[in-house]
Amino acid sequence: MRPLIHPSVTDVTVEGILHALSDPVRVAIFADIVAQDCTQNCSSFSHVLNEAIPKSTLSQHFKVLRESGLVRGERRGVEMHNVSRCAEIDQRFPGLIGAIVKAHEVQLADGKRKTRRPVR
Amino acid sequence: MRPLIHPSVTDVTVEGILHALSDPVRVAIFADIVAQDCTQNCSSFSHVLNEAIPKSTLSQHFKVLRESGLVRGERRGVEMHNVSRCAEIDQRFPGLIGAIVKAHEVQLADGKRKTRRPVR
DNA sequence: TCATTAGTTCAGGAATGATGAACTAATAGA
DNA sequence: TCTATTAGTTCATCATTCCTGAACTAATGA
Repeated sequence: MRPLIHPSVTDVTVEGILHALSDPVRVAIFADIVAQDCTQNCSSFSHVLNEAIPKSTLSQHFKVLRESGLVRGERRGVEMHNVSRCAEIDQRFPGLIGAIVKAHEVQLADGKRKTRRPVR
Repeated sequence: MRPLIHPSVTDVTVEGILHALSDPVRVAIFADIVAQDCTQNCSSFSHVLNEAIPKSTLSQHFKVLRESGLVRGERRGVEMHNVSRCAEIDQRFPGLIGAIVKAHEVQLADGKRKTRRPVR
């Protein structure tokens, strides 16, 4: 198995972050990781937004989050634990993550659906 | 030709906005529309980021910006003019657009490339 | 050593995205 | 009123990306 990839903060791109968080499942996961500041393993997200997520899919989602620089994954025995890299990113792009997470909360509170695009 | 679609602010989703702005060409266009607060027609963007964009592609990009709620398009004679909907969106998701546009500026200043994902 | 648990990788089919060619819509000039 | 021009859209096709089951790896415990 190849080692996990974590870009340095300077290689993090806005586009990468926005793309990573433009998926309803991934924002939900990320928001959760940010909220609970203790690390989380992957399987704790096997149900997100009242939907079962296959573990291969979950694995890809985490890969996107890691490689966009949003999250750091660390193997702890059998499990993988994930920590947000908010602090680092916030230095480079002040307020970005905060605004996105907050907007996501607003949307959840409004009871909006989980599709990426608006209703046609 | 079918009429342009503009979602009401309440139908705008965070995911939709992030998706729309996760494309280097679209953020560049949007940042420009926001910066110059006068309306802009589409063809003024036929060259973005030192690259020629085919007009069908450009048309699709504007469609994405419109349907995500970021921009309002209005036909003025032969041309189409585009205005940002920042004010509206800012009421629902305070600070979101501002943080994204600002982050984009930081990245431009750092001379980062225009790919969506980080370098592997 | 074998079983279990957690996650990754791969391969395919499904869904999205890009773009040339053909189209529509508005206007200006003859 | 035609015809030409300019601006943008739509469609069809191909390319890329995304999702997911199946097979795999890696760490641990019995």
